[in-house]
Amino acid sequence: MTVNSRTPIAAPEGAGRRRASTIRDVAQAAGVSTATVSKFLNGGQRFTREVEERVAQAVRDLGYSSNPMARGMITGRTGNVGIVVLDVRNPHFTSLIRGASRPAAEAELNLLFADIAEGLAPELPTLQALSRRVDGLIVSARLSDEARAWLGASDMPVVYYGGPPAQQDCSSVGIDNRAAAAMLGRHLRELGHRRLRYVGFSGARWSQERWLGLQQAFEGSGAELHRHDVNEASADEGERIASEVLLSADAPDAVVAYNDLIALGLLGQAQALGLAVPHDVSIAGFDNIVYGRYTSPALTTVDSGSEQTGERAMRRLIARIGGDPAARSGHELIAARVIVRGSTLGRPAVSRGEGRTR
Amino acid sequence: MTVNSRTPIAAPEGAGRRRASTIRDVAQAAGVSTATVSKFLNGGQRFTREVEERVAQAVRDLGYSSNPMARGMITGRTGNVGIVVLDVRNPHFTSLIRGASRPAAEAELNLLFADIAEGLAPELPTLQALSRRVDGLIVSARLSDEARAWLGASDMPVVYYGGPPAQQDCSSVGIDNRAAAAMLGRHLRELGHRRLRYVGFSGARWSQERWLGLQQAFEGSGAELHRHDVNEASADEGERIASEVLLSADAPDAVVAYNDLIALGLLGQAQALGLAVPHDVSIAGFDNIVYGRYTSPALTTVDSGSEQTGERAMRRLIARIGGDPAARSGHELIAARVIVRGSTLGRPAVSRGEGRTR
DNA sequence: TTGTAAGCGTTATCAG
DNA sequence: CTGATAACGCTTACAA
Repeated sequence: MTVNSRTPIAAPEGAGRRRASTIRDVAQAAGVSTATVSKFLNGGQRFTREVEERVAQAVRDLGYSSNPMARGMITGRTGNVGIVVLDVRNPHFTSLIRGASRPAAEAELNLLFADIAEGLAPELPTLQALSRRVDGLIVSARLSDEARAWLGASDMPVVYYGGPPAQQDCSSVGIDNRAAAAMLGRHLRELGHRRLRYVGFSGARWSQERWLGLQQAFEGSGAELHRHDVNEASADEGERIASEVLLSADAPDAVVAYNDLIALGLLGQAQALGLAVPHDVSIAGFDNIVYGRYTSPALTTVDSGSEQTGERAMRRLIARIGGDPAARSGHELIAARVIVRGSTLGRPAVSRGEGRTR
Repeated sequence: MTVNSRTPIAAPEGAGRRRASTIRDVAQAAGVSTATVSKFLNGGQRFTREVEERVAQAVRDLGYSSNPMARGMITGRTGNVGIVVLDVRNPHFTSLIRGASRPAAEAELNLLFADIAEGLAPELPTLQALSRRVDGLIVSARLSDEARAWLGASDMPVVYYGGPPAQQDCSSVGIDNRAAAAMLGRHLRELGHRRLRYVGFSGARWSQERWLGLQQAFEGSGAELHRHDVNEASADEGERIASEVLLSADAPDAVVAYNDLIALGLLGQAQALGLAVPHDVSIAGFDNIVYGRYTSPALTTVDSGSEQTGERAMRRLIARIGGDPAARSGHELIAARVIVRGSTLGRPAVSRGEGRTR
């Protein structure tokens, strides 16, 4: 039945890898031209009932599906979108991926994933390799200047997540880190905290924003704010720095971490060091990773809308790929909110009379 | 400089998307043929110093990198490998991905990722779509029979993770679930537990294996073993079923969950219900997700070598893609080990004198 | 409504 | 050593 008229240059007939059937096989089986098959399959173009039936039948019989590479060569579309995260093991990023997955699947786009955590893969080369295989990219606004510059110069559709990348005309999705930190700061201020530590991660641009927000919340309160810094936004690092943060001469009554992973490490170690949380010290983080619910006390945090961020970013990217000019730039703000749990508690009133709403 | 001699059929000269430079541009700029450029770039073939220099220069000047789709069309390689997980948000799977990432990056393979969690994407269609875009696949041995059958019939290189898929000649990597559960069971038996509950997840084939291992460990101990089942291997489900498991008439003195997520939910809810863990009841899970360290008490679990599994699976797949016949089938066993933490504790000796090693 | 044929950017074959 | 040139499987003018 399915005989190729062209002499196949290397057709392992009986043995070996059976060649997947091509559009030509279908055309031949249906007794039509390849153009007809292609149009029937792609464009909504109609044909005589008989032709349509024969083609459909042939497609079914041969289990035909088009070769994405061949198709991509001429359409210029790969059918893939890339998503670059800074650490797959951070639940914040997995939620982001989860959020991006659904709209991608709906648009029949495949997810080409890359993790550029510490020693895993160099940022720029990874990006460059990816960009040849995707129609668009969702990347962290925390990418290096070098990487962002390169992306800006290319004409690859890109959506940044995490916040608006510094001074650049592009498309982005994320929370207002400063405002979010200020919200958390106000919560702590209302609780009566006055000796604060911020355990930042200067590897992340938002760390500075969050620090500023925190300071802002305590302006005029007479509170002391100190700052630490870890080398990696991980629980291990939170553990490592815990004693330095918690046991110093002027011990803090509240500690805010750059993210929940660090906070988790601090929380665990605080208890190991004999401190009662939140009685001796309040601890809070950022991102609202689900595991913050399972510590005791449960972790107070700021929900940064990880999953929603992923979803919005993907929708934006899809619009952008589709040529929607509105999606070319602009920041889409995701609403953050403080999630108060057991790890933060009021101090025995030090100086009252400063009722702040919320 | 870079002028095309062929009349470009649709070359948006000044405005619009600038066309990425092709091998033809390079050849022209270097004054050689495309074949020469290709051989210089791919095969280790040598040329006169002059030619090599001119080509290298042209490549640099034009920032040329080959079009993966065009290349793929003729080599038959996509340069991608697919990895299919059952839920990105489960740290077990993210560790698996992390483990697979490094060898993939080393082999310059991109990771095409798919999450087939509950309502996200239908299994078989996802697999079929993926398989046209990858050179090989790493998938869960928990895929449906239908999906596994389809994969078996295709000639796609596949490595299964999680354990050997039922009755099939294929390549796989994972722990021995029965033996691992038996190890955990022996730990609990030695602690003196005699009223056990297993919270399984019948959606996973290993759940049954683990149940059998548990039973095996308690053979002849006179212990009572009961079994529950959740609809999803998640912390939420663990919480939901907690009261049913923990508050029944003959309350258990130890509960083993199918995985750590369920265990986390059980642990949290147990405490909410006023039970002291491990004093009133011991709780243990599977997978050794990192967040089990941050609960209090910390969670006893079985390390299933998630990251190592991912790494070994990827190495196997790469070998398999490279045509290594040894990698075509066979199971690679990953060693599991019990991680004893605070959530399991000995009962006040009920019936002693059964010293079991380890 | 259908078919013909020209490419898309590579690599591989085979001459020179 | 180097260069023509024929594929790879598909879409899309352009014809019929």
